[in-house]
Amino acid sequence: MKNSILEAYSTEAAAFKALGHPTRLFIVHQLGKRDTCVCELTDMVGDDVSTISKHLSVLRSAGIVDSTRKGNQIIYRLKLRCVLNLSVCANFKKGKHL
Amino acid sequence: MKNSILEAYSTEAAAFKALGHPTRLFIVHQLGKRDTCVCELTDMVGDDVSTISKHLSVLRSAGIVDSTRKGNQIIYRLKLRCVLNLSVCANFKKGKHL
DNA sequence: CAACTATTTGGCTATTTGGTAGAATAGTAA
DNA sequence: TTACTATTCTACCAAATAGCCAAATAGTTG
Repeated sequence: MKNSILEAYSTEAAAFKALGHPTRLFIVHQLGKRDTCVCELTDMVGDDVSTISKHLSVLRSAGIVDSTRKGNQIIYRLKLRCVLNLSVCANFKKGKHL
Repeated sequence: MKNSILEAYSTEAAAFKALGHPTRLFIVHQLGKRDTCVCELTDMVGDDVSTISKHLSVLRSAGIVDSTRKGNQIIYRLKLRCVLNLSVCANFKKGKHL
């Protein structure tokens, strides 16, 4: 029984898990506006570059973002754009429980 | 800059984080069908009762479920029902990218 | 009361995560 | 080539997580 639960929900759970960090959620929303390089995301967040790079690799592993090289910098793109819709529901703390 | 990111996204991220585990995601979907006691959830999942109880407390802390006592058992309820809509998007691995 | 059931909590271990610093890699430009 | 910039990768550490067992708690029933 437990195995079938893992089969059915592990992929979906992995996507939620990847979104389950404030920095990564910010990155997703920023990429929702426009494709952005690592350096710019680093400036906006204020963490170490290596930390941002790790967060990006988590998002990439979950299939949420992908990237292309442009000159000497890597441009990240929101591949799974539907995750932007999820934020509507998650505003529940502001009194918008659906 | 980083502080404002945490302010804006930490609550939302916490909700995603709570959903970011296969067992908890299963529990959420089960509670979406009907209110369920811990014992029944434990039978369905197959983990130790204490493990299920801890998953439930994670979901409760995130504001996703709540509970009431009925006799000697605790009935859990899906409080934040809008999370059920999130699964539509998260089916992306089955080729339904929105 | 004692015995029983259901659930939570505390303790423990193993694993994962988030963060940093520094080395390694890839491209640009002199 | 060398120097430079941008990014990733490799330890490494502290903290958090997941799992189980056992003890504690809450209610029911005899």
